[in-house]
Amino acid sequence: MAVNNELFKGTLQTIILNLLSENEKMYGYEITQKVKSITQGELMLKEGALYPALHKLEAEGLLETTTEVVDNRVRKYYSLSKDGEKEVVNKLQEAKDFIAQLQLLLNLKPAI
Amino acid sequence: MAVNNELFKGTLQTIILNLLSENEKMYGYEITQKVKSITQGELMLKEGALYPALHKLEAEGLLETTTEVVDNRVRKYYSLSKDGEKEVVNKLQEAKDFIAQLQLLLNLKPAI
DNA sequence: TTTACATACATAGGAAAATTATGTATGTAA
DNA sequence: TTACATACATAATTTTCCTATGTATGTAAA
Repeated sequence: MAVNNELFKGTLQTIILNLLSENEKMYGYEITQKVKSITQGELMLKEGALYPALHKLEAEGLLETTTEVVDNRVRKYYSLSKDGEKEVVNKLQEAKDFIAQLQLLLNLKPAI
Repeated sequence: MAVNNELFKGTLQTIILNLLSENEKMYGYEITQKVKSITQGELMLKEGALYPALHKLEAEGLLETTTEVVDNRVRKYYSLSKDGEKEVVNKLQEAKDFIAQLQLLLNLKPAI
C-alpha cells in the first residue's frame, strides 16, 4: 500500500529540514524510521536518496554534524545551522503554496 | 512570485490527465495557458516538459489525438482514451494520498 | 552456529523527469 | 522590422531519486 514515491520528488529536502526543526538533532537511520512511522509505512525513505541529500544540505551550510559512538556503532547526528533554521521557514512556505496550487489544479480543495 | 517548480516534479501527468477529464479535448498550448490561469501565473508549464509528457501518455494509450487547422496553424487536440479515464481516477487518488502524507510529514494539517 | 534481520554509514551506476536551449512556422501589434 | 503571441517539436543537460552494492556491528531465531 505504499504511496507513489514519484510524487515525493523534490520534497525530500523540505522533509529533512522540517524533521530537524522539530527534533534538535537526528541521525540518518533515525530519519528513515521517523518518516516510516509518520506515514505508517507508506513512504520508505531510501538510503541512496537520504545520505546524498544530507551531504548536500551539509555542503550548503544548512546542516551541521556531530559524531557519537553508541554500542560500537558510529552515529552521525545532523542539526540545523543558523542558515538552516531560516531556510526551513522558506521551504515550508513553498510547500504550503505548492499544496494549495496542486489542490487548485486537481480540484482537490477540501470541502469547507 | 512563482512557486518552487521543483516540487511539481512528478505531478505533471496527473495535472494533464485531470485537465482532460474536465475538458473533453485540449491542445498543448491551451494546457499551458490553462495551468497559468488556474495558478494565477505561479506555475509556468514549460513546452520542453509538456510535449514529451503528452507524447508519452499517448504512447501509453491514455490519450488520443485529433488534428485541426485553425487560422493556418495546426492544433493537435488530446483527449482521454477509455484507459485514460480509468487512470485519471487512480492518479487523483494517489495525489490525494500524497498531499495527506506530505501534510503529515510537514505538520501542515489544516486546523479543524 | 550460522542465518537472517536490524542498525548505521556510504557510494556507484542508471533511470526518469524536468529545464534550458533551440528550431520551425504563422499572425498581429508596436 | 521588431517583438510578442500562437503552436508544434526535439536535443542536450541537469537534477533527483532508486537500485544495487559495500562495510561493519549486534541480536534473535533456527
